Amino acid sequence: MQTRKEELTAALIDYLLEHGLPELSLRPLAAALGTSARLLIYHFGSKEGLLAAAMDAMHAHLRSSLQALADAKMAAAAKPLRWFWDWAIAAENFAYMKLFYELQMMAVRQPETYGTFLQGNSLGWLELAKRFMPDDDRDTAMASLTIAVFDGLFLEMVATGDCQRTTAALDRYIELVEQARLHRANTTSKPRHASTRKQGT
Amino acid sequence: MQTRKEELTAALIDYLLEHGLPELSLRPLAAALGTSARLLIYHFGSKEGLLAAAMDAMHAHLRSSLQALADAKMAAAAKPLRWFWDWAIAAENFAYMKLFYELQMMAVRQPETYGTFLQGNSLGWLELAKRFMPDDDRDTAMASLTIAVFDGLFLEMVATGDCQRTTAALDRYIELVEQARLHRANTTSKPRHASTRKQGT
DNA sequence: GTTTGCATGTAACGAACGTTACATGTAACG
DNA sequence: CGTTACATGTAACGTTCGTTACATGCAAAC
Repeated sequence: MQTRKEELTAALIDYLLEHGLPELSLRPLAAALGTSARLLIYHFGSKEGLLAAAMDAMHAHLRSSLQALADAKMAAAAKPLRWFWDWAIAAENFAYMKLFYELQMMAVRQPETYGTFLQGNSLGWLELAKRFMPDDDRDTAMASLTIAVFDGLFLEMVATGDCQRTTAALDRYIELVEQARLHRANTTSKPRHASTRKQGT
Repeated sequence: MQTRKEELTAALIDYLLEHGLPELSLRPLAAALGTSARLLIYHFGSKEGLLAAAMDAMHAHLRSSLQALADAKMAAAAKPLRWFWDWAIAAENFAYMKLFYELQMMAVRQPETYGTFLQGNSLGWLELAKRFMPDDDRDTAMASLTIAVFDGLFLEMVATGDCQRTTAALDRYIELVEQARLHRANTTSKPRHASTRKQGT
């Protein structure tokens, strides 16, 4: 059992959550963790191995935390987007999500460096979103829009820290979607049409 | 007249648009521009001065290009968000916008390095958005949401390059907002701010 | 013709980078 | 006790970083 490596990984995650990926350097990191660059290479093999361990731990944390949320809330029947938002901006998840988005950004310009750490494709959200959407909104355009709303607001939250304004904007979006569904139910009995729809249900 | 410095700045911009900010290094840059690191420092004073010149040029380009768009489209009467989107994903602006968003990202983690180059606050879009929104939608939540939709879809466009899907999602958002306004007009006789409405979303 | 000032080339500086070689400690196991 | 395997410290490797010192070219100004 490599308790030392696991200890280091945990501390490494904390360091990354605070300092971010692009400015990561072995010696300052080692100093902060109370060890040496030598030991980091010893335990993780290389800087890339170190990043891989950190990204794995980040993904594991996000996956399990999100799964716990899904299990807890799946039974209920309203506003999954709002739960997801509340979960994402909660203190224990926010830094992880921030780091995750940072990874996505880095992967755009330096895919050979950071693309490795993107598990699955960035569209993993798409299927997740569709799974939680009401049937009559479960088309690609609506799912893409919903994800974009989440992404845009989350990044605005990251940039400004204005939780109140971003959350209010999200609620406005939810309100818009619900109004549209009600309006649709009142005026027509058929499910909606779409502009350029690849996949609807 | 420093034609040499201006030439270098133009070439520098092209290089930055392609390679991005975080991996910028003087020697590879100089090699690509057919000059030397020595000359870059000579002309721009320092790497920071070089970045400042580039960011100034980028801001100037975005500002003038956006102003041209506004002048051309202000007279018409529909869907400024859609114009803005088409403008942003147009070939001659896309890389600039991408670089601009990249700068915003970098500034979050390293404000002392990149925050300098953020002219004005990141909420500059907010006022711009409100200016173009119909009067009865001109509240902060709606403006924040609209910007988030734009940001989220643009970054999705950057990450995936899927112009069709992201544009369809934007159209869906516009449709949602218009439906909501129609619904509001039908159910209540008075809009929130009874005012002349000249533009759509 | 000499001086002045901008532009450029060569070479190096000191620092930081990821990584490695090598020796040493320590504790379990035979 | 001796071996073995993991853990750690010291020191350096070679490279790249931004930056600088110094010399030189070259055109205009005096």
